[in-house]
Amino acid sequence: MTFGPGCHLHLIDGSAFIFRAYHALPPLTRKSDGLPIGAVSGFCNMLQRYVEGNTGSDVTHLAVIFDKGSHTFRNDMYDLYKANRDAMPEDLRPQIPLTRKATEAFNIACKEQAGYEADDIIATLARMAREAGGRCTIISSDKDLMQLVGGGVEMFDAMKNNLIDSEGVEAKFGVGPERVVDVQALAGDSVDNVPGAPGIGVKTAALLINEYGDLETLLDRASEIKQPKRRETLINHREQIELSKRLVTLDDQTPLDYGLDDLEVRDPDPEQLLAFLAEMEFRTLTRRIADTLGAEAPTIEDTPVISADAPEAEAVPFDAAAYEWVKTSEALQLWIDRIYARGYVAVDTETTGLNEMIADLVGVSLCVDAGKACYIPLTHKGGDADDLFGDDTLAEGQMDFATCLSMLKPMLEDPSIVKIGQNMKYDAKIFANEGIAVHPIDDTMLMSYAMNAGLHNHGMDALSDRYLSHTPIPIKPLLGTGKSARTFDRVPVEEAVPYAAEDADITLRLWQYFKPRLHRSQVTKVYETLECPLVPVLAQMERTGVQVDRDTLSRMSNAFAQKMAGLEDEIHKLAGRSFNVGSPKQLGEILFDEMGIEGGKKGKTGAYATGAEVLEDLATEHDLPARVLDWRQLSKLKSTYTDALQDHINPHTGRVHTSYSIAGANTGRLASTDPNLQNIPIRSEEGRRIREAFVAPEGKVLVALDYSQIELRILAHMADIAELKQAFKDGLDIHALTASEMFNVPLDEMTPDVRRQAKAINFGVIYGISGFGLARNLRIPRAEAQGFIDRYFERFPGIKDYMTETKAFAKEHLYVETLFGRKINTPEIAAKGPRAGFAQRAAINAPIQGTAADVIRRAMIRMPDAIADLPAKMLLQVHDELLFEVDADAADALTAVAKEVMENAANPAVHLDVPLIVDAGRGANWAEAH
DNA sequence: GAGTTCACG
DNA sequence: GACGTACGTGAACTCA
Repeated sequence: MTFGPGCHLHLIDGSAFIFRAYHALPPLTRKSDGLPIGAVSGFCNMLQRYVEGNTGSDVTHLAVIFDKGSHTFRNDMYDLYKANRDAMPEDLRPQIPLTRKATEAFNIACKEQAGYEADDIIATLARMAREAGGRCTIISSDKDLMQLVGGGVEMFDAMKNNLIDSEGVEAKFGVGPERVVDVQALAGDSVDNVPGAPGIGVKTAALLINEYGDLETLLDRASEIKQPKRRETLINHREQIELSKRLVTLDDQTPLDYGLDDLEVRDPDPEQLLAFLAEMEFRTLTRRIADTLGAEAPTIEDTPVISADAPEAEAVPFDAAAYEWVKTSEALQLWIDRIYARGYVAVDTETTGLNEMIADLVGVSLCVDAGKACYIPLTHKGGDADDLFGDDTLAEGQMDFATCLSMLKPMLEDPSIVKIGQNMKYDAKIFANEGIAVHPIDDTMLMSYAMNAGLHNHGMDALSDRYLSHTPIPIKPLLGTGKSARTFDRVPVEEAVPYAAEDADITLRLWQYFKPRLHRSQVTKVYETLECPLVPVLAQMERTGVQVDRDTLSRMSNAFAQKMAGLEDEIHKLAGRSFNVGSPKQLGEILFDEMGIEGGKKGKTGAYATGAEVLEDLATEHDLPARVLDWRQLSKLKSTYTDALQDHINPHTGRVHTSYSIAGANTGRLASTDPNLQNIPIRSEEGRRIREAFVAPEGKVLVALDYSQIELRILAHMADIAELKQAFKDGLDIHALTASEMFNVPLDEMTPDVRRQAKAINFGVIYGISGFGLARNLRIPRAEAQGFIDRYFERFPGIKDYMTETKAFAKEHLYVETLFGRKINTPEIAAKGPRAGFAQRAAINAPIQGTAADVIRRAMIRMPDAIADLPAKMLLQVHDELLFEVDADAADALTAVAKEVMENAANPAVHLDVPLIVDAGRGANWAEAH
């Protein structure tokens, strides 16, 4: 039927339905896997009620209109548009795509358009209906849609069962529909963050508009207004008011690739609808709709709840032969279509190496259904693999590189498609090299980390073995080892396809397994606020890198080599023969067997211990161990830092690019690898000079900001120690205060030595103090150390309580938690013997170290937006420190902004009873910045 | 590849 | 009563 006079179009505001449904219902979850489905259930019920209520009515055309993504042309106009909207609740997000599926299951047209709000599409369709001479009813009560009423267009509030026509609009706004935008422009809207005119509400706005006719006239004649305040407001805020009008005016010219005729009412297909409802496990609704349609209700199994830690066999077996080799753009397009139909895709990249800054993209794998995956080879080399000179011609059956990426790019960047990866930071960086910003993402490694930190590592092989009972195809045989090793682009495509596609398949299956379990483990918030958002931030920092001066390092290496050679001669003379100074075994034999020094202790492997502590004790009596200590320090500095760092300078960027592992440390800390830039020397004067090689480019400076005593502050808060909290509020020297309290020394009579001992105790407390450990650290008798600890607990009984309670919590739950809800599993807490001690101390430390890690993560996640307008880059994180590079003249501004972000990073999720204080430094290099 | 040592917070 | 012990990391080196 062609849409025209006599036709009646109904447009349902999908988002309104979803939010109503979400808030009206308790947080229901699907029984079989815990997927949240409360909003979907409510949505389906509302659709069903709507359909029942309109059977036999004059509706001829029907569509449900949804918002797509959150960025629209209005954000380009005004970046604060809808900026004060709360983030979508975490248990609602996964339900959004399901509401689309629900609409389709009801066989109702389901429409959305990137860059436009649902309201714009509604405006456009309503205009088209009006122009065609038909009627249109908008099922919504959103006041923003009231401007559309009139000329055959009406609104219907499905909840209140109440029709809104021109008179209804006038009752609400005091003006007719055609002047609604003028009133809204003046009154503004706090919900959408439309500024409007300050101090003018709907009442006043309507009064003014009715007096002057329309907004433009009003603004032109604003000077005639008698009330001085109103007059000033309108004159001073003219621009803002005009912007507001543009924001509230709906765009009824949205480009649509369909017409009204495509929205004709269709009967639902009982089979399709009931299948969907059964899949959602809506028992009542399935039965009710089956009755209405006169069909048989499918049975919904009462699936038993699967225990989270029991590996379950997946229904679909792994079949390498089923994986597809994508050779053409037609084949790829089919995959992209499939991805859009689903709303998510597992992605994996194959490259020529593990270093994302150097590695080249070789191919991409995709998977949307367990067992159905593909590999798109792009730069595999053909020819004879044994040919020493290589053959750089491309292998057969590969798509053009640029064509493939230009097809993938819109999908990878589409806000409505979730890209699932295992360690997505790696793949995101590879794609970033090709100018593709992958977003949004899910990461199975991070899901596992959020749930299982402390239980096992989170590499794909381990996860697949454990949760899918499947051992992935090993990469080793493909790449070879040693001399015969080759990069992935030299692997024949026939061999690459099963390996590469399987990785995407496994990733998708892991995602299907983990996703519902996140909710059950109560770590969705941690995953969504502390893990995922960190991925792009770290990717950016890693890609930026830090400038390191090769000459400085090289000069230091030479100096160290000379000194070491001198020391080595001396050591050999003292020993009476030459030996490998770098061999602890040989050194032990020299010291304790040949030289006959007493007190050599052998460890469990039968070797003498020659660690720094042992040598330091011997150094008071002998020269040789003292020289060895000096030699070892230089050797460490040279091999680990001045030599190795030079090899890490990227030839293209001239900078050093570390890689942060997000899921490495159980406590939530990051770990830096290849190279580790979190252990650059600072404690010794000689080592500290290595930091002089970390420099700012010409015209810029490095700014270092570090949290002062963050772990002690967190302990004071968590254990609720009034004296410590007050001391931090008063900005006192916390170690001196501890010493004063413990040893009854007034603060103004404090000696450095007493303070040093108190400092050691404070640190010990964070680590799960023991008499033995403190004794060793302070080099005092064990009994004396125990006496200190006893006195400390007497003075701060809250600390002892905290430790006891934390241990008890760990024993009961087998995990401990940070203030932000991060879980750290402590399975060893139940162990007997010495391992119990380890586990207990780790359990005491983890919430403190982990909370500090969460705090700086939050700061880092907020930082890119906070410094977006400054000529500054965040370069490195060292647990409680962030290092920035900034134009010299913007260093003050950067310091102020970054400090603010860091000091307030806990808010608003957690209110700390102690202030967080950040110290700042700057300079031409990292040594000066401290 | 395990064990030892040592750099950092 | 004896046992071993500060918490969390990564990298380089030796030696089997």
